[in-house]
Amino acid sequence: MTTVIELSVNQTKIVYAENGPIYVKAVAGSGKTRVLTERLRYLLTKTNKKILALTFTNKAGKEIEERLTNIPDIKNRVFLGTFHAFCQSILENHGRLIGLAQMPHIFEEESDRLELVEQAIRQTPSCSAKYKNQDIKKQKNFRYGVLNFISKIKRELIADSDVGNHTNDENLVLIYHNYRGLLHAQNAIDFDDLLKLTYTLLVDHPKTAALYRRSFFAICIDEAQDLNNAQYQLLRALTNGEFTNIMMVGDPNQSIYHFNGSSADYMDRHFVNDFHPVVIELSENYCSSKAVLTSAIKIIPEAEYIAGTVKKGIFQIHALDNEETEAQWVVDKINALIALKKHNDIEGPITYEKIAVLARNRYIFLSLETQLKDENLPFYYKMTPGGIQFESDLMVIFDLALRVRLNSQDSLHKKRLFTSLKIEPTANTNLKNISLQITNELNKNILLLVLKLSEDGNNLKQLLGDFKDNLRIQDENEKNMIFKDIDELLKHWHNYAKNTDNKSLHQFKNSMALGRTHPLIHHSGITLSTVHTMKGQEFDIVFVIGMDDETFPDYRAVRRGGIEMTQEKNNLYVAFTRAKRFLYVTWPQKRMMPWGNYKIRNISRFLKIFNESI
DNA sequence: GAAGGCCCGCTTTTT
DNA sequence: GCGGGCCTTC
Repeated sequence: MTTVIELSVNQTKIVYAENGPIYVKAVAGSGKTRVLTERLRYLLTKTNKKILALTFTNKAGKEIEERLTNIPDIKNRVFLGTFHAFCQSILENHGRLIGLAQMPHIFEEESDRLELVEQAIRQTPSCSAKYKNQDIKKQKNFRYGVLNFISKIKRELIADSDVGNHTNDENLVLIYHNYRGLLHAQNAIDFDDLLKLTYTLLVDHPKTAALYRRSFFAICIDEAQDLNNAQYQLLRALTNGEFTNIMMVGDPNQSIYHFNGSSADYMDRHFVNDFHPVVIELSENYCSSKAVLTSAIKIIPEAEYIAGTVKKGIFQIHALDNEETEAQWVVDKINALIALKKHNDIEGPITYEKIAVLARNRYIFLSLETQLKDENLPFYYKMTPGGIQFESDLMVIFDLALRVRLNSQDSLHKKRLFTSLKIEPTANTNLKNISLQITNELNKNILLLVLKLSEDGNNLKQLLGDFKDNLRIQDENEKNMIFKDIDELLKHWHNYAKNTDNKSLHQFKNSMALGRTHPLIHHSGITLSTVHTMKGQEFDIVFVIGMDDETFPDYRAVRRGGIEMTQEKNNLYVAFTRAKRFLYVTWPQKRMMPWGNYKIRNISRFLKIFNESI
């Protein structure tokens, strides 16, 4: 058990503050998660009502959940989850008010949405011909552009009838409506719809909003610098000027989701202007060693804080020849640290679990992953939330079949299912008929399994267990992949089932889509993660790799400049402040580019200030 | 208007 | 490293 540290004066002020709007401006490492959980704990002693605690990542939610486990009946007393999860719950319970006969299915995969965009483009006569004649790259760029436009329109909560007033491009408007139609026809929604539909529901049905308002004693929002327009307006619709017991906790310097429409302004400006909160600053960092703190302050000098720890710590920057040697250096360093077993700066033994390796984006980890595997070091890749990425073809078929089974209108995944099964697509056919056409024994069996599943999923575990027992495949590799996939799925099911009273496979799929079922917290080994998914989490030992310029900051941000570069800098600041004690930064002097040759790299422009000191 | 030369851009990040 | 787009030149 970790030792309980006394709350500071400011922390105490926040935890026991009177009801009413509070804005906690908290620097990294100031113990804001602890303050938030203690605040929740205190509030629960004052009321029998529920508390709404909103986070932006499931990970952050889990972190809070873990700290509150000793409160009886906590599950029923606090709604703890992401904005999207909260919306899912509202739509499940009241969606019929806005014409949702049943809860739509969430299309979470970007590739799925891009395919719908493609279909929408082809349905738009005024641009389909031009689109078809373009080369593949241009088509792809166009699809991304359209998807961005659609997402932005929805985030801005623009009514369908009003889309035309937000672009001069008539084609975009047509595609927007076709995309919307395609989702609707498949009884599906995307992430943005979750927020937008819930917003509409709360605005058009004030009684429902009032119902929710009355059921909550307080609302707490963590990482509030990540709020976007849709989320903030949703909050306003919910509170409606009547509910003021809101606490926001955030740090403008950690705003890194601009690409998703987020801005610290919703917390810093709008919340302040609309709710007139008491503002309390937490500027003492209790968490990071001096070495880590001084380096973080060099990244963002405005992020003034007071060092709260006496630990000296380590901060180093290393240039390596290329990404292979960089990965090798990291592996060697990890081995050395583990061999060291103990260090005065670190509480308890040095274990793999205390180590995290961070980078700007996912592909940076390729070399490291290979080498960790070769050296047999345990590691855990913090997956981008969402459903499982099945490795085996068979379980991909399972997933598609399940989607089709649960949503007969889902023509997108039905088409994919036909492709995966290598059979001719036929209209108006159901899963049962498809299964009759299959000759491949294995595929047939998995389809029959999906057909046998009960709506509530209660036989999922049994059926998949039996399936594993009876699986006869020569290819050991294939077999292992299938086993791994099934076990992974069952883990997700377990996480879903333990928190749900009225289970359904449909709800399970949607919860998976929102990343709510991830086995996030209890994992073993070294954590590999992008900075974005590491928000709010800290490790004793942190490596930040791939710190060459135009990788971090990303070359597109360099080109576009402005807010995007600020976000890159914030992102690095977040990366640095994930370290409690040791921080090792590495960069390759040359890097293999996607087209297969090396390109000479420079050190990240953000690190040039460290030239002399290291 | 055809040929040749030069430049640009390639894989984000999450719910 | 390579294809596409855009420019220059005859």
